[in-house]
Amino acid sequence: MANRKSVTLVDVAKYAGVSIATVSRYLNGVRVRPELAVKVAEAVEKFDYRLNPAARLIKGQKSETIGVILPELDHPYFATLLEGAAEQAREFGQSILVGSCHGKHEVEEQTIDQFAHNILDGLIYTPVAKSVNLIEIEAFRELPVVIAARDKSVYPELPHVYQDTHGGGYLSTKYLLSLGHRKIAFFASFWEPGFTEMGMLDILKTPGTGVYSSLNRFSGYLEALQEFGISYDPKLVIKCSYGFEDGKSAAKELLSRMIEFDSIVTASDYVACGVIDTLEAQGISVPNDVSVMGYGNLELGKIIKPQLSTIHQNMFELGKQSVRSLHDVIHEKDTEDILLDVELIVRDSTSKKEI
Amino acid sequence: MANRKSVTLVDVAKYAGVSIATVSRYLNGVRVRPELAVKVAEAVEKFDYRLNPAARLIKGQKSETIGVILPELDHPYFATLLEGAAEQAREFGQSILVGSCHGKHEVEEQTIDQFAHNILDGLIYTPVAKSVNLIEIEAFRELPVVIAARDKSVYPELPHVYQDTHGGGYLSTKYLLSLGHRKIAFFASFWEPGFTEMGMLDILKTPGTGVYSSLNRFSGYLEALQEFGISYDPKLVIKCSYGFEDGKSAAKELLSRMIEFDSIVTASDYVACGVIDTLEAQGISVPNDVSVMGYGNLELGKIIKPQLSTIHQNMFELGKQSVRSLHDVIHEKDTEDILLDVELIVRDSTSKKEI
DNA sequence: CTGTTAGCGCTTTCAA
DNA sequence: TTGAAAGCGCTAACAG
Repeated sequence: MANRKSVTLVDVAKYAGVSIATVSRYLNGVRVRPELAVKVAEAVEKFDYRLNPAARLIKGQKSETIGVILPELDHPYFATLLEGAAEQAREFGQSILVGSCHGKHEVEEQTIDQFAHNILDGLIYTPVAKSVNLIEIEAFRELPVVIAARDKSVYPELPHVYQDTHGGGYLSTKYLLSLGHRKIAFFASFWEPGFTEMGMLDILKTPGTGVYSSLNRFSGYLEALQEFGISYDPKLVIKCSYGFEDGKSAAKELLSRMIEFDSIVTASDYVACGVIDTLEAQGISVPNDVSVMGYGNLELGKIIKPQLSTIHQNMFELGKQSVRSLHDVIHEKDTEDILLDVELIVRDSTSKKEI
Repeated sequence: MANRKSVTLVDVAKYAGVSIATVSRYLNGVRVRPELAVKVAEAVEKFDYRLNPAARLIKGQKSETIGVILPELDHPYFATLLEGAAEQAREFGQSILVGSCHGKHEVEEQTIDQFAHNILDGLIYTPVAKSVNLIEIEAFRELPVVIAARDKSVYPELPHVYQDTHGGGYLSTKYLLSLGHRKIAFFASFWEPGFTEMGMLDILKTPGTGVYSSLNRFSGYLEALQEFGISYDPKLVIKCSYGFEDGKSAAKELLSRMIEFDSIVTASDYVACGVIDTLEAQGISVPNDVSVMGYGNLELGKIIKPQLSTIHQNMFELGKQSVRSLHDVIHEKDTEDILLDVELIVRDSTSKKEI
């Protein structure tokens, strides 16, 4: 009733026959004499009154709004992360201001800058991968921030919530090994021009090389290999980004090297699909001739034939947990980094090695 | 420099040797004498000063923030819509407060209520499908709202930005017809217990039946059939939701009816995948024996075999356009409903009927 | 064009 | 407990 826009503490107080301070207290959960509380409650009800958030903020209250900045919103990983974050935020009574960087580093800076204008209680931030030149975020000094889905090589001073990518690489490889495979190709996304094959192992030992989760995956691959006493062969490593087409061309590249391989560890289910597509087109059967591991456990993997063996990352949980961690930081509780386990999913793109 | 939290207009004004009004004007793009402007600019720079958004809001300024409420964030359709919205919002200098209903009607009400607490310039709202009981949103009276991705059967008084679902059904069916198919099954999601087969046609003529985009798709199907002088056979219509498994079971249901069919119009690419899966498992080849149309043109459709013929809906553009329309409403320009065209994508899940 | 000043709606002392 | 009143940081009306 009445035009909400003009309803203010004064109106409510007047109607209830108390002071505005009392109404304010009542609405903020401060003890008020029961008789008054009843009257205030009535008045509030009658006007359908709500505190003006802007006016509260000016007094330094919390906004109950957090920012979430993601590289893209329409990639299944981040969409699921966001959905998880939204669920937890809702449970906390918080709203989410969302920002996408559209995969571009330029936009990232702009988005963060724009967010600095907003009144946020905190920020969840997933930098665009490959952020060799990290953004100097001044907002980070004043705002509680947690880094999501990126390892400690970026913004190591901030709390992180991330997946065990090393474990993912390890699990994939070890599983393939346990199936009897020995010539396991690895599709990596980190192979920059400056990286020689020889240098790769050294790079691994250098922390802070950038947001290369693929690097962790690679170290997991190496660890598993080592465990089985298999020596690492650079020829088996192919540079490959994360898409379907990337998988196709990387598979072609591998084929063109004319070396023996019995299985492939990829960095994404899309890549695995591309690989399978190319392999089968060459008359190479998956998994009979070559086993292929996906990564990420997308819906897609259950739909294509063969169904993908893959590594499940619980991005939904990661989103929820990020909001929880941020909540802790905001409320000045101790926050520890959280490393979420990944899980091996066995389906049909992998099989025992035929001898 | 300096603790930002405490920097205020007064500080800047003092440093620049002008009044706070001048600083305010300068920052708001109101003309200021050049000499002063320079000094103010310096001071602003020095303090890295920014207007306190909360304080502005209290004076009734725009928040440059819009809300976007979607049924889910991790469905490709909505994720892409959101990404489009985010891009346009960024261009407008607006931020997006995002809300997910997690596909549940209960959450929807809660989310909207929560949003009413926030200071938004406007709201883009995609009700959960099947909202037979539409939410009475009081915020709608005060807030500029545009409905996205839903037809005029819901909230007809508000501006809409939506896809031509009727056209999608029409295009799919007509294409199949042009290929020589005559027994075209239709997988519909709108078949509620109350709907008898006889009643369906009547339902079509009753506007405002609910958010059943599938109903529009069905009317497109009927129109195409009519154009070719084919009579509609209720036996060919199967109730089916939007997922992969739904497609599988609907296909089984169709098979169990023991009637002849040469092609299928589905409501989603996931469904088409499920259908193909089931059909092929029964030794029915797609497209040789049966042609299958997907809907939505998801990435998935390019990956599976056979690649899906489908209908492309530009959800990204829909998202962008929604923000534009909302922008118009906010700035009190006339806003017309916008119906976005869909496009027929021909790939490999359909083919000429063998005679 | 500039400065002074009165609020915006709320929270929070401070006295009572 | 409660109410009166002093701001919070900003915008805008007003007078110069």
